[in-house]
Amino acid sequence: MRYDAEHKERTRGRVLKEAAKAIRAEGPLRIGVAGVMAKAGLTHGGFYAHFASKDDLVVAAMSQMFDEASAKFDRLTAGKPPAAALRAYIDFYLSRQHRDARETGCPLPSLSADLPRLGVAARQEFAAGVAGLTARIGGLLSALGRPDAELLASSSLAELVGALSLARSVADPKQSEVILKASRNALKLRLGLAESDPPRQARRSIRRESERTRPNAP
Amino acid sequence: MRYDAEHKERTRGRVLKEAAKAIRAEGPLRIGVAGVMAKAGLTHGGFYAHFASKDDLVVAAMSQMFDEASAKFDRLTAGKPPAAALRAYIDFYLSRQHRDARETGCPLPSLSADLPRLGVAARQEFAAGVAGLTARIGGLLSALGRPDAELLASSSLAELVGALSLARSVADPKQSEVILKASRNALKLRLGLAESDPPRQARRSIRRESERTRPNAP
DNA sequence: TGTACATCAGTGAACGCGCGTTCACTGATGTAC
DNA sequence: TGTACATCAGTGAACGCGCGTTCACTGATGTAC
Repeated sequence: MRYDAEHKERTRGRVLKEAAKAIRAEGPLRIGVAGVMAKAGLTHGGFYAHFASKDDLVVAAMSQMFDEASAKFDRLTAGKPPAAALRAYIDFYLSRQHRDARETGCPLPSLSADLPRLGVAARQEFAAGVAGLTARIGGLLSALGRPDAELLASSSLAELVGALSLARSVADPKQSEVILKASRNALKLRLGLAESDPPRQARRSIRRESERTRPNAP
Repeated sequence: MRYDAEHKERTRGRVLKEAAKAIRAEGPLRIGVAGVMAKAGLTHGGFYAHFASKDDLVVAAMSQMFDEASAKFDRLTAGKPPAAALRAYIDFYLSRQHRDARETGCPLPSLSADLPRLGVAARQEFAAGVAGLTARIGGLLSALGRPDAELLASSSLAELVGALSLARSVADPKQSEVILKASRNALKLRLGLAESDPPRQARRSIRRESERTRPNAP
């Protein structure tokens, strides 16, 4: 090897990371090989030393995105009692920040519309991602003692994904906020996490208290 | 006028209808002017007698789709008491048929991922469509006496859209069915429409009975 | 230690294709006389 | 009623651009002696 053993691997990783961002921001159809390579500091010709085709890149990048999404979930929920963990994830998922950060956000809303038209490999990768997130949410729900945890998790994930998609698509910022807030409230309510979004200035203390008094909190 | 007065208008309508189908099936990026015109029985050159650009077509086709979606809603719910109407819409929306009929289905799941990247005009059209459907669902919910009808409608629409998107994207048919069923059940439950999906052979009689005994039924 | 050689990640020009858009033209049909 | 003319929806060739992919080449670096 002319370069050290990990050199090519590191380059591939850089390309994948840029692709994962670009695909979420622009969609798998709108991104270009040349653009992604340029972002990784390379020229387009070298692309085929790392990937067999653009489709191959998309599939590999999806795996990358779901790894990031899982890591995000774990970071947000680690060390929290299940109710607080779920609340944290819902608040993150349906936040203005997440809505406006397509590049680094959850891959599900970004990809769901284009995926039915992509290949089987991409859809399997996606299916694994959906299953993974559902299981994570389901785990927290059964820790809360919900017997219907798995189905409720699927339903909750659907609402998260749908609400974020709609909030991102709508032209009017007010309408977008309403969509996010409606689903934040509805989800917390139906998962037994809170009565509703508390008023802004009271939020912090109420949350602290509800965590202290919640039965499953340690 | 060399052709009768409505001739051009009818042609435009035909193109729009084909565009509305193609866009939902393939996405606004994947469709081509030539393909749509061919489906309408024309050659691509004539396109610019009807539309200023491809983007213009997409916006106009979106309006067409939402008209179709509203008509569908009205057809499914007309003459039914609110609970039965909502149940009918949920069952339609989260059915295998709807999942597999992207061409003629609801535009929200098909377009949500691509829309943030389209122009303002398209997003305003979309926003109007979202508001329209939310209002229709909200109307039924407040007829059921829910004080939080509008917010609950937004939340429900989010779950419908998200569940259909995920069910369409996933590779495994079993997993897809589970996603649809989980949200059908969860939605009916939280909207107070039924306990859960009844077993197949009992469904018809149970539904009849629950309609008879439901307070808002005539 | 120093020099010649081999390797291969990355370069950049080129190809071919599809697609949005333009435009000169056609020919079916309504109108004027 | 019949004929010449005017209109304009629709045709189809052509253009230009972007993009995925190919390929001959480069040059930095590790290895052999």
